[in-house]
Amino acid sequence: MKNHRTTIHDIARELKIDSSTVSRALNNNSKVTAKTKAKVIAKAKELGYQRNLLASNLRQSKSNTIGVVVPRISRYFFSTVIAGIEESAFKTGFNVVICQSQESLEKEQAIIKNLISNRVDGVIISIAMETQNGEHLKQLKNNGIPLVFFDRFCPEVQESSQVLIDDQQAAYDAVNHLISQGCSKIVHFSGPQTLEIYKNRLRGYKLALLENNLPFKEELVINSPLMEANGYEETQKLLDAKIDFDGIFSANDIAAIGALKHLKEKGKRIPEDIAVIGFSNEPSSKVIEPPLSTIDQSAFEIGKNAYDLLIDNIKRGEKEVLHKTITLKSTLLARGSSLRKK
Amino acid sequence: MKNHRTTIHDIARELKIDSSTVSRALNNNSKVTAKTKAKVIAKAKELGYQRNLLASNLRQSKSNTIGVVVPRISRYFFSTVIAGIEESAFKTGFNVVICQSQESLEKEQAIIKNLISNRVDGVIISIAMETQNGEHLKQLKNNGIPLVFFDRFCPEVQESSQVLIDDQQAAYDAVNHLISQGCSKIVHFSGPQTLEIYKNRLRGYKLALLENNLPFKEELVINSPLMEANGYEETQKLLDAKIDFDGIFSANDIAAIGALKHLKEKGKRIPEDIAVIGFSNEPSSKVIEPPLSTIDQSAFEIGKNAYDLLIDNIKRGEKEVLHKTITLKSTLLARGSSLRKK
DNA sequence: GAAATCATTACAATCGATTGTGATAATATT
DNA sequence: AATATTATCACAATCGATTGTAATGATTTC
Repeated sequence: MKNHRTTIHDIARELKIDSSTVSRALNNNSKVTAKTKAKVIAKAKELGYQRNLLASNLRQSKSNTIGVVVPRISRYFFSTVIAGIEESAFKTGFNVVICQSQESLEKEQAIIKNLISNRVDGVIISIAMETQNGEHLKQLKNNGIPLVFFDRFCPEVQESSQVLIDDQQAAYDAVNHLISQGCSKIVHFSGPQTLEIYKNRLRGYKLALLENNLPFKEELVINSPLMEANGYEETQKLLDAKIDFDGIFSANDIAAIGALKHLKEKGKRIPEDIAVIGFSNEPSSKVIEPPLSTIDQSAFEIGKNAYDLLIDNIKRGEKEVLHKTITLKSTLLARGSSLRKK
Repeated sequence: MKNHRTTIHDIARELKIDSSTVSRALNNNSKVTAKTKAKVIAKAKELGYQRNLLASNLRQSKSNTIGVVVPRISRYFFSTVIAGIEESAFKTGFNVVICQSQESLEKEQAIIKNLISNRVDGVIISIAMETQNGEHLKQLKNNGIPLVFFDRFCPEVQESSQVLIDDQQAAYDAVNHLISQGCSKIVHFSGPQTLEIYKNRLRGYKLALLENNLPFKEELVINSPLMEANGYEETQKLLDAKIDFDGIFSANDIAAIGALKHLKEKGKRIPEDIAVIGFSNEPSSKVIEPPLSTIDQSAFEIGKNAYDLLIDNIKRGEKEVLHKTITLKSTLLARGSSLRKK
């Protein structure tokens, strides 16, 4: 009997009124007397009533919930974006379900399917490394569910909104910074070229070289999944191959930290022998010695903006969805790993 | 019209069969011919059908979903536990909704209420620092929703399951290790004494002192929310007050890192002047210089065990719920911040 | 060939909350 | 006082899927 959840019908029966009145009372509808409301609310508390959101959402065909999909929550950038989203959501009474794709397309597809089936009102996503086409994302549009990308977006999905930073510019700034510190042979650790962010960071890298009349060398660009082990091993390979370089621009901090560790083990002086700069401003970057220069993406702001964009489109209904791209500013944080001059 | 989601009734109408048959076909029920199933599945795909889980769950009064509540996902320990939970959940076809309380009781209450309203099948939780009583958690039991604690549990909630480590033992080991490295005046950074884990870590600290015939001094135990700033500032206060100490055992890594930073700034040699050990094995702990000694809690295993416990109780129904406490082993990682001897 | 058996499918109730409309009672208007 | 107007509440349909039972048709048995 423990399992019997009290419903509005239970309350109605005890109070000898109709369940519709109970429903209206609980929703503070003006068609119900204050006296009746009080009675209903008292009884509801007495019976430990908890609204069945499944039923409520089914009836209203909305869930008051948005889905957030990120590659992995253990990345500080992503968890900070989520914190930004949640702060706004909490204020406006929306619920947030957090999902991680683990960089896997298969999981991402399963997640999207599940979100649709659960009738979320909108989705905010940063796609997985494996994701190359957006078929599963188009499903969202087919179901009239607004979608907002942040950071890693999918250009194939037409008419979408996104919150980004200017990756090319940020990369350009990063590489320019290394050059200003005297680097001329700069390695670039990049990610899958299927993702726009990595393409753009590579473009920024090239542009900075070009503008400084430095040669672009194919062998200095290294693609990998950018895990710490990748940074470590690729650095090892570079050293083993006796490739001449004096700077590393890594498309994320994690790989940069891997590189740093290997360089230190090999007795390289940082930044004197090799200057290093990462991307994303992970907490570890402040902590490592020397502290890692990086790009701060104002993750919390990205979250808030993405949420606002999404809510705006949810409110609009599917009448006239607005498709905009918000570009937030990023900040170069020059720290010990690249600052050669006082 | 874009907003019209296809239902089993749409499929039924087009195929001129009943919706119940469609439902059974989609659920691969043996009462439906293979031929009919094929037709239904084809049509479902054609129309882009996605099962409405709200309706399905409402009817079956279960959601195939479990809720996970943690203080904050940006802590590596928690995101790793979640990864462990999700790995198992994915295999067994359960969905996981991740929620963060931000250490706030109010948020935690709102989350629990929402999970109940969404009729999750079970909940795994590590409670917020603010949480002192378990009224909101008892609501879960009242609704027949199984609950499993991990790490931070609530002793007030009787008859519950939990996955823990032996905090007292781990703390004892940590402090013993400091003593073995020659420390005799050891500071302890502790958290809110309302949480068992911090009480137990303090007990372990005391026990280690006692067994080594070292005096326990009240002023060397400092309670705080254990953020990085707390570690930094409390260390500053200790130094300013010229309190004599040669070791720090911090109840988490974050505060230990704050302490380490301040000590380094003040030119203290670590571990020679002051040896430091933290708790939880955050990624930053490996990266900081010197690397921070710490306790590894095998977070991933905790997640898997908590999930197994929960599923077991879900399967059981509310007949005869099993209440057990699983204690996993933790590992002392002695690193540069405390190792004085070769 | 009629009766019996079994496999398929249709019918209808159900999960719990919401909401348009109709009924009743209370108040206001003339 | 009789009618008009509200305020309050009850009735019943609905959201979409599931499921026990009844109905239909096909196949088998004697």
